[in-house]
Amino acid sequence: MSWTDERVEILKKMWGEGQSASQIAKELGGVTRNAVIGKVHRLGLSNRAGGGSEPAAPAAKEPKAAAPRAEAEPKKTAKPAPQPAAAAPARAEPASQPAAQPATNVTPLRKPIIPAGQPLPPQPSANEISPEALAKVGEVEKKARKISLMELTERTCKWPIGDPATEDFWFCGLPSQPGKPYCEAHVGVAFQPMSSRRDRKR
DNA sequence: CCCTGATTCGC
DNA sequence: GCGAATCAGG
Repeated sequence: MSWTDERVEILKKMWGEGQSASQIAKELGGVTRNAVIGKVHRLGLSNRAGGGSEPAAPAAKEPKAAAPRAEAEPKKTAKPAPQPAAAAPARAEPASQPAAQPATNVTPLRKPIIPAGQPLPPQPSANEISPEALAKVGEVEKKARKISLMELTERTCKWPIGDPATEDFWFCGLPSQPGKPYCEAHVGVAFQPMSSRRDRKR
């Protein structure tokens, strides 16, 4: 892969948004985060300097490892947020239905959360979760790392626990299953086989 | 351990 | 110019 205009543009955009190099790399594909960082530096936007005015560096008389860069730069770990990949099936009791897809609404809605015209078709009946799975989840939540949104990565379980509208909200944070957004226990309740219901009626 | 960006240096 | 290896942190 080469740095085409398009790719560079994406790079700039994402970097500008505060995305991490690794994320950008994944987005672009075909490159590693090192490549991204290297490019970022070559483009001269290593540091997200707002103003362009870049005072010339003072002539350092250090023949060796001088400090051409502003080192005393207080690293700004500016990270807006990973990706709202997970939202919050609001819940308080150790027993509820997370639905197969945690929507993307961390919106601190008021009270009357009326799923007005929210299209929720792909959601047969997220109910009927095996008691075992639920019990498992109950235990897991005690062991949860209770990580914050900021700490979510692609390898941490993104299962939301608690009420997003209060302080009692965190994410499971246990190691997630490869390719899955949740840890084993939560994958268990999140992805139902779609036939846990012995539909005798009808 | 996971992750972050920064720098170096052979290609 | 490129990016893997390495470094230096959190």
